Amino acid sequence: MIASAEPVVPNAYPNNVYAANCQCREMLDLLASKWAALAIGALENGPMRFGVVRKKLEGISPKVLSQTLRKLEDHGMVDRTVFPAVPLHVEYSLTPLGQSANAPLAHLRDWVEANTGIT
Amino acid sequence: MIASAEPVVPNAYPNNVYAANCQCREMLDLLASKWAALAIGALENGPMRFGVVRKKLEGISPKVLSQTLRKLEDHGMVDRTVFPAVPLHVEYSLTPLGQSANAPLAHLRDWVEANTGIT
DNA sequence: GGCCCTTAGTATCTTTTGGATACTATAGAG
DNA sequence: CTCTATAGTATCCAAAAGATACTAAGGGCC
Repeated sequence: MIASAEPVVPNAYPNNVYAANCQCREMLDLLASKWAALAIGALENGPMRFGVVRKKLEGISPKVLSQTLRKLEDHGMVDRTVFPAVPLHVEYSLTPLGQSANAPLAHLRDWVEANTGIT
Repeated sequence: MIASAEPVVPNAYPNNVYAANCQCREMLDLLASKWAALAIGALENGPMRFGVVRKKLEGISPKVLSQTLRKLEDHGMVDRTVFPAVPLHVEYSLTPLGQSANAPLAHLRDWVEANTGIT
């Protein structure tokens, strides 16, 4: 039996959300936000146009929705597809990563719906 | 067979996170935030003092931690216990509701750690 | 007595984000 | 030439986050 200096499987997840300088803090900040959690949920059943997302996420302003979707796109959660027609047609959809992220977010949304106002 | 005018089980969860005027929006806003998700996670293994939580949540300022814990307390997620000693000793712990909320938040924290920087 | 130590915050100021609302580009229909 | 629709942007104000300094309370030390 030979002992290796380095572990064979060094560390499954080197990321630690509690560490200040961890890259994953940015990811947590992205997903742990009201509008991101709702926007990803809105797209869970397929592509949706900007205006339809806006109506589903009652109360969101166009500026904030635009910023939210762009940040999600920048982090690879959402795809943006432009159909050059008039009036302009733009569809947003979840990437595989976004669909994966939707799982824990769906749990959170469900928990909130199930546990609000049950005094 | 008699048809009832009202359904026997009207609606398991009348809450809808997408609705602007739903009470649960406030709950979502509370939990879907970086510091709340981390603060609840910090307490998942038992009571912890202010200073210890502050060290665990690397980079949080005392003002923001204080605000975060107070909001969680106001919403019944966290209990605050003062031990009148010198120097002052204050312990924070999860309520049963807070422990319940920790489940979906733990999924989210785990997802973030597992899916950041895996390119 | 005067000074330092610790804990758990608060006070203050600056920067960033969120939110409300008005406005723009595009082109086809009437 | 105006009206409509879509997908945003521009602008301005309010709210929240963040950095840092400061405070209260009492016991130990010299």
